[in-house]
Amino acid sequence: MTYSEENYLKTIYHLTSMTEEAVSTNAIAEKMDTKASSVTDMLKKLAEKDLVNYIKYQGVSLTENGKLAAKMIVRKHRLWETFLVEKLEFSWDEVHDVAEQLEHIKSEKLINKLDDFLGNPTEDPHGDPIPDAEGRIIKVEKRLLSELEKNQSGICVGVKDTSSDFLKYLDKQEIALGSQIAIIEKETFDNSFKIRVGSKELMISNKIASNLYIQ
Amino acid sequence: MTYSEENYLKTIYHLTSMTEEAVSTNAIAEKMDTKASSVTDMLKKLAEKDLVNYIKYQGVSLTENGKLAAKMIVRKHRLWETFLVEKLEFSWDEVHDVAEQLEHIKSEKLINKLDDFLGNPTEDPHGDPIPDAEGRIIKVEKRLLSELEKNQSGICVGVKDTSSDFLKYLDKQEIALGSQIAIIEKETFDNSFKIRVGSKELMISNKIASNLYIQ
DNA sequence: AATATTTTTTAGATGCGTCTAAAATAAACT
DNA sequence: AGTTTATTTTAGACGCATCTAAAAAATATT
Repeated sequence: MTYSEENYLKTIYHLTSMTEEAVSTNAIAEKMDTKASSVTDMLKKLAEKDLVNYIKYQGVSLTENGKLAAKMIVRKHRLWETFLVEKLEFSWDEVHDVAEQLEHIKSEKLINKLDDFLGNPTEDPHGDPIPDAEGRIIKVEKRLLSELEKNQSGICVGVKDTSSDFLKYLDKQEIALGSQIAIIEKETFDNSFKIRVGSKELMISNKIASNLYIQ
Repeated sequence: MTYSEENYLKTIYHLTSMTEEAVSTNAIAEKMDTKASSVTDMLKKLAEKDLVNYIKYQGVSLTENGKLAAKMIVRKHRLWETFLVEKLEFSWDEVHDVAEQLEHIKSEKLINKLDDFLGNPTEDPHGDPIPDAEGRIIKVEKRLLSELEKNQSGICVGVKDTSSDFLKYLDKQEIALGSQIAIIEKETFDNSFKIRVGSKELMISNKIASNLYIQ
């Protein structure tokens, strides 16, 4: 499988993982910052290899083969991210670009040895689940902080948005995985929140609250 | 720099590192298992970027830019090999192919952090020197085992051939970096040797002796 | 339902790296 | 020196992944 095929597969996996529905050519093009025509070309190729179910004008979804292949790429990506943070002292906002490259290294032995070296982690530094060598994922039930009501609280277990900007913001506010977060006030006007993180209180917008997973 | 450009640069570096002379198109083609015409195309491209000195029909050598770039690739390759052996329990005959991929990962931070993580090693698992972040190489004076005379001895500090076959042979004979090796007898007929490794005696061909570095 | 708009696909072109076949140059040999 | 042989380069093609522009199909609008 080429580098490019892998990237398409991964994108389709992420776009379909929430909805379960077929995803549109345009959605893929937008996500990958490419043109719809390029996407169409690739979809034909992937369909040929039985990695996607593709019907002209009807969007695309992953076959079982495709799903497994995509999971293996996600597995690699998240294991490498874990390695970068845990062993090489990268911060969680710096790992994405490097992991994007590392995820394409082809060696089953490498990734399984890395998995062992890291102690077979089940989640990456952003709280996302790491598929095991068979593609199994341990699902943890988690909610968005924005779904909590006043006086409810929980522990931050993940982030939805993993952009560098967002992660840097969290670092600045000293919000990390494992942080205890309590809703002090919910502002009905703009749906912003007053929260307590550890011993500090702060205001966060609804957008922030909608990108933090709580357990 | 593309994946392919990096591979050419690395090959030219290795071919010129011994001789200091310009290297021929054919030599590169043979080493890379490709066609001379492909090499010519690439040499033009590399010359355009001031990475090689290339004169039609006269062979090619690295510019200072090219030499530094090549060293950085070699640095990455050897650091990754060290990582695989020291941290992920790969054996020294398994690391090459994976390191060939890993050496193309683009991130200065990654490679420098990896260097630190490994304790800034100066040599890889085959005894080859690892250039530092500025391209400096610590040269260790070493000789081929085949240059020793009867009753001389030394410590194995590296291998010239790093093929899987050769390394597996060494494992089988329990010859490793650090092994004490003494010449018991030199056979003038075929230039083979009777040697002692640790407490064991064995016969080795001249080809074997010509691929072991001793200090 | 007919038309306008949006989405998607096709057709054809480009850059990269590769190849084969043929031409040009260099080296080796009478 | 002239000829043969080997090496190297050029010319032209192909596969991959991408693009633009235009055509086709689906969706939305009136």
